Amino acid sequence: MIRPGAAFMVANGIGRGQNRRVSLRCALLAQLNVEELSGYELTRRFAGFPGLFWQARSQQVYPELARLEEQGLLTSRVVEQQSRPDKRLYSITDTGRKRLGDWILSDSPPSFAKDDFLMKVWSYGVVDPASARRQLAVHRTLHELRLARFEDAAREHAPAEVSHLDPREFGEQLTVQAGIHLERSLLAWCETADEWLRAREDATPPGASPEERSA
Amino acid sequence: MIRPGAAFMVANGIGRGQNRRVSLRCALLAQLNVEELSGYELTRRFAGFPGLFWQARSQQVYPELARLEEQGLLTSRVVEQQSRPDKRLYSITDTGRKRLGDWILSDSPPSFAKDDFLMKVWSYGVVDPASARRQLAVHRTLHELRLARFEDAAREHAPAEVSHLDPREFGEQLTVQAGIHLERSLLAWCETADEWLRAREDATPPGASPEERSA
DNA sequence: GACATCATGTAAGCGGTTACATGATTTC
DNA sequence: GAAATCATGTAACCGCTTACATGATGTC
Repeated sequence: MIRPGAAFMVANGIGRGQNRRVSLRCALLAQLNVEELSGYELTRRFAGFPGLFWQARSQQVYPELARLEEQGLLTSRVVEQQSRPDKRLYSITDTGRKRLGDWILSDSPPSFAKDDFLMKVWSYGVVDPASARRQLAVHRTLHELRLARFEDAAREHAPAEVSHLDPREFGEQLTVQAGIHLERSLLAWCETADEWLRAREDATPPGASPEERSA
Repeated sequence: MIRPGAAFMVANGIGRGQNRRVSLRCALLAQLNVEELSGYELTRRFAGFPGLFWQARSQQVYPELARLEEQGLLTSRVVEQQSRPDKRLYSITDTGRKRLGDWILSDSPPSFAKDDFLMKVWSYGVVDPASARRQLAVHRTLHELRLARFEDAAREHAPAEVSHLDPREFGEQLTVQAGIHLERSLLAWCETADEWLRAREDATPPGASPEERSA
């Protein structure tokens, strides 16, 4: 029996089918497609590289690498080191490369559906404007930091020569550009938001309660 | 014993402590702070309202509402309807309003850490540029649709009068503005990405393999 | 000796998705 | 009578986080 109902859920692109473990798996394959890496190094990149729009901690990375090897998408070898603990380097197999290629060109609706901070902003009408402005200022500096990191990563690449970048840097620079666009737009929004709050601050008597009730 | 190690994880703002069930809970409180609503209506809004930067399905909403009532942050009453099934309307309590106020002004580092599509773009150097451009075109139309919905929601609100908006609309319009800024920046990025790919297309022999290996 | 980096995990629990279930009413 | 909306859930599972564990090597 086919179940009816709730067509509005389907109509608006909700982040459905986003995962199914696919994305982490492919984020790992994508990086190992370029070079041989250890779980530790992959974790480090997830944590620190701007332009890598995914993240995972070591507790997730190591088991996933093992699973990918078991499935034949990766192979690994142990490298013995002096002055450091030994490590296991993973590299992609032909099967893995095939899987990666399929994934890259598969459908993927845009994300950005959930945002803690913007959910708070949604209630900025019912809190003290001055407090909101203070929170907004902190938020802006965090975005400024992010923008600076993206711009650092973009430096030394004249846009005229992008077609001659090697495969790895080409994609990386594209995502860095996305980061720059995003951060700049959010900083611009911070400006207008601050203006709106300032106007509201002026319109509200200074002694008003920090928690106004809804009209 | 204090555990050392991995300071780089802490240095770069990783989406830690983002949840702890707090955000869904407060997204519900925020909406019930404005008006009395049913679980069904809340679910509908999560699915369809631009400017509401959170989402949850009915399966998550109903149990969470029950939990919030149990904790005294909400109360509910059953409304009998003819021509429709009865429904339960929830409203916020003073305790709930207090909790909400605390949450709104609490810290929240920016999100946007994971993105399926941009993770694919990261590998755009190793796939056929023409295929990538096709995927990008689809992606762009989705963002155009989103932008249109945000702009619809923003219409009829002259920016000059924002300070006189009622509390609910003030916050909502702020988030709608954020959506507009975001979507426009992503559309602008799509333009440059398409240019980069076109340049790469011209630089690559047309008969090249759809899956180039990394140099 | 305290702390940091390098390197690799296990176990429990939470937030969220997928699949499934129920039933009344309205519209074509 | 088929399909859609309105209305409210339960059960299983997955992805991810939190907490914890281990141990070698290098640095102040």
